[in-house]
Amino acid sequence: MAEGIDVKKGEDLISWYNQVVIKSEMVDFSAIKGFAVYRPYGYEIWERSVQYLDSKFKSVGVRNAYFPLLIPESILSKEKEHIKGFNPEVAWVTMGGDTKLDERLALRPTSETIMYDSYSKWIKSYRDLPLLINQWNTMVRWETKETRLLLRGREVLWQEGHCVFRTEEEADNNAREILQFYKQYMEEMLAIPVIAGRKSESEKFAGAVDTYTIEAVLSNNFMSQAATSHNLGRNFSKPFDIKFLDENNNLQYPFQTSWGISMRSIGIMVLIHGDDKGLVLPPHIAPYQCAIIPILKDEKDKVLEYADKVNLKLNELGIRTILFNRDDVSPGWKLNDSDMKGIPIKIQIGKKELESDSIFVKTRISNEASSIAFSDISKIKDKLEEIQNYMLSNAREQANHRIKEEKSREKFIDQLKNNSYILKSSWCGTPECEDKIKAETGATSRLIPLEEEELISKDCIFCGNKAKFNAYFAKSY
RNA sequence: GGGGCAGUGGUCUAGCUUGGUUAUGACACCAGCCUAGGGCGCUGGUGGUCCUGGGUUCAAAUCCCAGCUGCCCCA
Repeated sequence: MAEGIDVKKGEDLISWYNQVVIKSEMVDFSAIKGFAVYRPYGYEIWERSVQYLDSKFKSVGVRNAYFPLLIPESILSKEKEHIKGFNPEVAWVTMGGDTKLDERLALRPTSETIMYDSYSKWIKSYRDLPLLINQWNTMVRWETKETRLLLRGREVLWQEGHCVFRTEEEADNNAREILQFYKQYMEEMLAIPVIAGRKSESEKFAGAVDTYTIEAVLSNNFMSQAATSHNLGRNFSKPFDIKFLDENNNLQYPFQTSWGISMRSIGIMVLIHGDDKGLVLPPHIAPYQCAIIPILKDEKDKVLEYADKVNLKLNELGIRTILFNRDDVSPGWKLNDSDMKGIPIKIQIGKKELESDSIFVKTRISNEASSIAFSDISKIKDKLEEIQNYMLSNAREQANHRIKEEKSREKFIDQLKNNSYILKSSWCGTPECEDKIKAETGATSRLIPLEEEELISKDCIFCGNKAKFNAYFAKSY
C-alpha cells in the first residue's frame, strides 16, 4: 500500500505531481518512455469523462465509429500543411514480420487523413450531409521533449470528432458548439474554469483554417490546453477529393471540422485541485464520493452493521461510496488514504455515532467536520453539490488572480520569463513576432478571445507594429 | 537536437569517493498477538537480474564505455 506524499506542491510541482498520480493509484510509468499505465482508479475517472462527453456529442447527432490505427504514408501526406506539422513526431511501422513493407505505415498521430479517405467514398450528395462521426481511441505522437504522466505522453487516450458540412457557417458553428461542450465538461465535471479562444497562426492545428481552444490556468502561472476544436474549411476536402452534388446539381467541396479532448484534462485537474495531502477530486468525477470509515474499537460488530446500513442508504441515494472495513489498520490510516485518493467526503462511524444514530462527516477540501443525524443523511447529496460548486468558484478566483493586463514591453518580457503572471496584451499576431516572444520569454500566445474586445493598446506589445487583437501569453504544459 | 544529474526487495534509502565476508535501515507485504476517533504497538517471517549489456580486475553495487528509464537546464 502506498505511503504519503513527501513533497510540497508549492516547492516542487513536478515531483509532487508524479507522487500524487502514482500513489493515488491513478497511473504508473511503464517500461516504455511516454507510454503510461492507466490503473483502475485513474481509468474510472476517464470512463466518467467519456460517459459525460459521449452523451453531449450524441445530443447533436454525432455517432461513434472506428477507423484503422495505421495510416499509409501516401494518405497521411495528402494535405501538405498537415504532414509538415506532424512529420517530426510520427511513429512508423516498417516491417511485417521479417518482411520490409513496400509502404511504411504511420501509427495515427490523428485520424483526419485515414477517415477522409473513407469520407470521399461515402459523400456523394447534399443528402449525405452533415456527416457527424466521432471515435474514442488513442493516438501516437513521438514526443522528443520530456514526457509527463497524463499531460504529455507518446500514446494518448482521447476522442476525435470529424464532421462534414455543406456550408462554412455550419462547420464553424459545429466547431464552436463542441468547444462549449468541452468547456461544460471542464467546469461541471472537473470544476476547472477555462478560457475559450482561438489559436494564433503559429499555434493552430496543422491544416486548419481556425483552431479554437480552451485553456486552464495553473498554480505556477502556466496555462494548459485542455481541448481544441478545428474549423478545417475545405483544406482537407480538396486534397481528399470529398465532393457532393447540391440541389442545383453543382459539384461542391464541403466544409469540415475536427475536435478532440484527451486524458490530459485529468492531469490538469490533478494539478489544479491537488494539495499537499494528495489528490482532490470534484464530487462529479470522483469514482467514490464518500469514504465510510468504521472505528472498530467498542461494539465492533454493531458498528460494522451500522456502517453497512449507512453505505446502503447512500447508494440508494445515488451516492458512490467505498467502505474501509478492514480491521488491521487504524482509523487514521484510513483517513489519510482517503485523502490521498481525493475522496470528497469522509464519514467516520464509531460507537458514538451508533449510540446517537448519526454520522460524523469531514470534507476533503477543508476538513470541516460536522455531525449529521441518520434521518438527515440525504444532506450528503447537498454537501457534495456544495463542494463541487465551491471547487469551481475557488479555482476561478485563483485563476483570475494570475491573469493581468500588461502594456509595458519590458514588464511583459520580465513577468513572462519569471512566470509571475499570465499576461493579456494587445498583439499583432504574426508568426515572426510569436517566434521572437518565445525565444525571449519561453512563453507563447495561448489564445485570442472569441469576442471582439477593445484593444489594451494600439500597438503590439512586443514588436510595436499595429495590434490586431488582445491575446493571452504564458508558458504551457 | 545539445548538456547535466539519478537508478540498490513493492516504496524511500545506507554502502560507491578509497573495489574485498552473508548488501544497510525504515516503511509496505505475510503469520500471530494487540485494538486504534488523523498513517497504533510487539514478535517472527517472505521478498534482490544492486536498471540492462559490455569492459577493466584475482575480485565490481562500487571504476570505465554504451544503451534504457526518470528528472533538470539550454536550443
